[in-house]
Amino acid sequence: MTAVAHVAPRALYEEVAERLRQRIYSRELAPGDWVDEVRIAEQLGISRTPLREALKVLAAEGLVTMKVRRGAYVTESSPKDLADVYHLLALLETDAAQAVASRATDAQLAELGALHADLEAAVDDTPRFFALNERFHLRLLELADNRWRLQVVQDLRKVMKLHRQHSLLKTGRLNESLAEHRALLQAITARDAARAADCMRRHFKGGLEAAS
Amino acid sequence: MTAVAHVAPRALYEEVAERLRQRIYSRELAPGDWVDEVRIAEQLGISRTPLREALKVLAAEGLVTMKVRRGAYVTESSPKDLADVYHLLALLETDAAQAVASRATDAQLAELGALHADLEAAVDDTPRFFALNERFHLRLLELADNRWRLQVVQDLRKVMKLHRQHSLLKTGRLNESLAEHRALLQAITARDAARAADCMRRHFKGGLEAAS
DNA sequence: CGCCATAATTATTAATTCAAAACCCGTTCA
DNA sequence: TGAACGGGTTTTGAATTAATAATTATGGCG
Repeated sequence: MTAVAHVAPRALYEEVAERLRQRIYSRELAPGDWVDEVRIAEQLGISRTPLREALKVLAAEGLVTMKVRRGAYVTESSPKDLADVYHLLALLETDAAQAVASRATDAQLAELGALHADLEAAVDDTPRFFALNERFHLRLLELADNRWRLQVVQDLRKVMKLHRQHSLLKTGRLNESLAEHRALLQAITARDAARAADCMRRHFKGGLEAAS
Repeated sequence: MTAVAHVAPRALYEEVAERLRQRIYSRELAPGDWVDEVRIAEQLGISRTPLREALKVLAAEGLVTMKVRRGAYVTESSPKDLADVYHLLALLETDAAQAVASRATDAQLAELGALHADLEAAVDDTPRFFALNERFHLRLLELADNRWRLQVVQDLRKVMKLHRQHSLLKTGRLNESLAEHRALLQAITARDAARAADCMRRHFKGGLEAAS
């Protein structure tokens, strides 16, 4: 049995969009760079058509900027842009924390608790910590049960990733971040929406390093 | 003199995207409808290539949903979706009002005042009122000076327009809405950020009719 | 008579081809 | 010497064509 792995029947243009995002995050395509359609297309072994569709998607996400008759350029974001996006993330995730604190079921609270426990355990494994941290935030968003907010946050995070390849966290602030998470989880578990919101706000307040 | 009007050299796919949005808002393409690429393409007198690119953009905006190997469908939004989007709009515009109240220049305040005066004058001309109302909100967003928030709000508004062709306002609530605007403007002019936020929140609170 | 399998049709997806526009560079003229 | 004009090259943009997958219809068999 050949097991054709039809698990992820994503459209090709979405696949390509993801590949492009990775290249952008890894700085293989740096901000300001022009995207050579023919070169990338043959590197990926595809034609320009799905590539151009993918570029339009990335443009809508804000990762690239289309110039008329000039093609696509990787978006350059100023420190202000970065701060603006960060402000929105704080706003939206704070709102999400509030929602979860108000409406989460016991099972969902337990799940968040488990995720946080993993996070505590990974304090010495920085890459793993970053991954788990993102996972916690993502899950919180999902539990907040507003797919539009989730979508917006994910798009904004993509833009953030443009300029700092890792997470929103500054290394070294890792322990403080963990403490803030602990407080946040406590507030949510206590179903104290106002306090949860406050914790999240504080969490974000500390998170952004002095505008690069 | 032929005056070639090179004023707006938008890309074709963007032009097409806008035409499609209009068709969707006007219910010519209703939620749930399948988008027949060949039919639309020949109606617009273009090939399917730019049309498909436009559809990808609309998909990223949430106006249509791409199904693999099934093409594009106009997004169907549940009452919950509508409420969720509205919630986000309230959150973001409240934040914007706060920002403007804190940071606007005198000239900008004057401009908002003028816009509001127009609104007061248009109380008997409902379509004009709607247009001016949208204009006021948009200008406020612009003055809040965060292009990412502006972008997000505009995208979310597009989704709202999917289900209620007009504005966010319910007819009949027009006078209350005007009063709320007046209070909001006062708070902003007084540079009272907290009160401005409060006004905006209240303004939105009244705005959403019982989930259709 | 109904159900399953297979074939044909239809529509999406992707590659190729064609056209047009912008840029680069060299040359010429003021 | 500098700027402007022009040809050639490069690259985007759009149309067409080819292939891929899914759905529906049809025919045969149980």
